[in-house]
Amino acid sequence: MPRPARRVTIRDVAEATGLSQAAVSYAMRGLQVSEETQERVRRAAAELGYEANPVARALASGRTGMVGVLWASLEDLWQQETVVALGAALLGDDRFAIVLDSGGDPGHEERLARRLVDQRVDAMVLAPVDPAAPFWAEVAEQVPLVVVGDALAGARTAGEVVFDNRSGVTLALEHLVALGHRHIGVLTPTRPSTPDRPGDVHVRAEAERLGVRVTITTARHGLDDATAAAHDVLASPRRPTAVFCFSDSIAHGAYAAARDLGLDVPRDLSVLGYDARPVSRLLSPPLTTVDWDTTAIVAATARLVTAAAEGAPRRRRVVRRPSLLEGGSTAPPRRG
Amino acid sequence: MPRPARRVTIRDVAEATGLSQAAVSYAMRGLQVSEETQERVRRAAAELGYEANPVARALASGRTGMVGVLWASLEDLWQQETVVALGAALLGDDRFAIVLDSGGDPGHEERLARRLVDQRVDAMVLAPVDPAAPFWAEVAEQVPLVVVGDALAGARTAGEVVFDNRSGVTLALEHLVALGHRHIGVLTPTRPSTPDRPGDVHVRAEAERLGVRVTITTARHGLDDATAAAHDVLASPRRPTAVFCFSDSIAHGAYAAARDLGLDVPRDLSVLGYDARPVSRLLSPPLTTVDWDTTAIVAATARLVTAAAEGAPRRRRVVRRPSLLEGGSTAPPRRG
DNA sequence: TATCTCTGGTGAACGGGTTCAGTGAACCGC
DNA sequence: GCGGTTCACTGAACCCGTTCACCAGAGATA
Repeated sequence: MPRPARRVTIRDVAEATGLSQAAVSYAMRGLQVSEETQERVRRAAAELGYEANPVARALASGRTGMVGVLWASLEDLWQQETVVALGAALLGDDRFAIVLDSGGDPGHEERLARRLVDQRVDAMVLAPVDPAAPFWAEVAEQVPLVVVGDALAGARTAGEVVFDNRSGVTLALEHLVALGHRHIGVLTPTRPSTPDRPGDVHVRAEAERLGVRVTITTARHGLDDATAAAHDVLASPRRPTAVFCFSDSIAHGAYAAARDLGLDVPRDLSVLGYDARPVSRLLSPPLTTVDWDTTAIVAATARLVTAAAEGAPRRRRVVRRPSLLEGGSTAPPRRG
Repeated sequence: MPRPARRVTIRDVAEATGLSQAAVSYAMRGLQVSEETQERVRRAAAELGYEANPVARALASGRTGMVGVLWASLEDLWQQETVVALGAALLGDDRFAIVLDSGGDPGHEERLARRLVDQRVDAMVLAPVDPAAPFWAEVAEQVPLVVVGDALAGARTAGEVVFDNRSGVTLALEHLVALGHRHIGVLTPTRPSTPDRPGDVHVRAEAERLGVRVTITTARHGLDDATAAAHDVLASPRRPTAVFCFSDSIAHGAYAAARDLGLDVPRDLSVLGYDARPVSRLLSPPLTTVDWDTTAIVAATARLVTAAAEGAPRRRRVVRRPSLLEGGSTAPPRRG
């Protein structure tokens, strides 16, 4: 197909202006040379249609202008929204994002992280499946890391946007306990095979503190998978009176399962979500969910990652707290 | 922060094996040199931890391995899903995607398209706001283009995945007309200021053919915006008895507006969506919507764009047809 | 034996910027 | 009038692969 004619290079501009390549390079970036030379160069560049080749620039300067974004699972509507917003914010800082997701698989997560390192991204943003994995330390030595969600266990990061999941879990469980629930199903993307992942830890600790029984089940965010997982929980002979879902996407699955089983929400089953999605307000009843200020989180993340990519020395940490957005999907359990 | 020690380069491997750089370069790609030399080089590379620098490779070879993905609006849930799936599919072909969205703004669309060209992507995939814009011809000369949705007007593309929007519109309008609707509101992201955009054309043509009145209103995909647009339509004194929304996301806004105004769906208002989203099945009533085989569309697109990026000569065209997924959000209009 | 064709490999020229060390001129103070 | 700065700019090395032109030696052919 295309493969067009030769492109205009910096040599062409140098020749056209009678300056050295170096002078043109500096002028294009507003460095070193005098104002009038800058102006002269810019005019010539515009006339010739010159635009620096980002590949050559990356090779010479060692900075690609790319940021890697590695999320746990883009099946989740909230994660989808954040990567989209983050990509837009980074573009505003003249950076392109490479967005990847590990589909909740820690092994894949490692492969992808290393691949981004190989790709020479200037920085990486992570909402990792497994913040405790040992390879993060190694990755962090090669590229500045900004973490969103739970902090990494053993790696020196360039920035952290911690949403306080402990607070989120507390908020959720206290709400359900206050309504009178004593057995709560928890549907979470965290795999129970590695019990030390943060989400689980918070849940177990809070459940113990509050003196309630929890049954933790793994669920993926996709609607069909989440529905199946919820079916498993609700089909149990000693069914919990409430389910706390670690994403609104999973909560959607709980709604679907409840409908399939003829259970009324919230009369027969309370459902609680996480990461309020707009569409969850349209369900009947609207979903009660744990809400974060997504806009602020994305903005803070973009700031940190831009700083990190530019090699900012100091490490920044931002903590966000959640609030409970009441819908109508939770109620006291039925006597029975 | 990081900035690690010098990386292993091809020179190091050449030195370690006693071969020339060229031989190593060939060997790493399985070209030219003998089997045993390839093996020797690979072993040395693995030992030293050598991995070719993609930036240098891109500069030398002229191919970056990047694909630009430029979508009309990632506020839309369907578009979100497709970019995520497309990114994953491209990764399987060893390519990274740079995903951008123009937010429905044709001017922005042009800027972003040119920026991707400057970035030296090997190919671009588009679901454009304005397929008739003249700059596409120019862009198509610089980089192979694959179009998803409606075909470009005046540009030579390397591939097309056409969903037959004409069929989709026909399906939708015929369904509503068969139920007895004679005045249909249409909520579409296409801006009415440029009446010649494909979506509009289909709608007007079909409406005329079927002898029904349509009122076309612009709506964005975001829930709040879509709700506001639907309010405008439904607040009108001569309110349509049905609304056809050009995305499920917009249809969600119609549900919200109907609820705000105390209108029952489908008794007082029929709502029809587009691009079936799983979550739409959870609404009450489940949304009736025009369904595409998204998986097949994404797979076909990935194939075409990979071929295009590799400079495949022949132009491929894939056409997809929609089907109607009945939910329960449409019914005959009330006598009145 | 002389010539030709492969095979497997080498050397060096790219690709297109950035950046560092250095240079000539103008300007400074005394 | 002279050493010391500063300013504006130059030359060349460098980033790290890819690829093209070329070559030595082995084996085939005449």
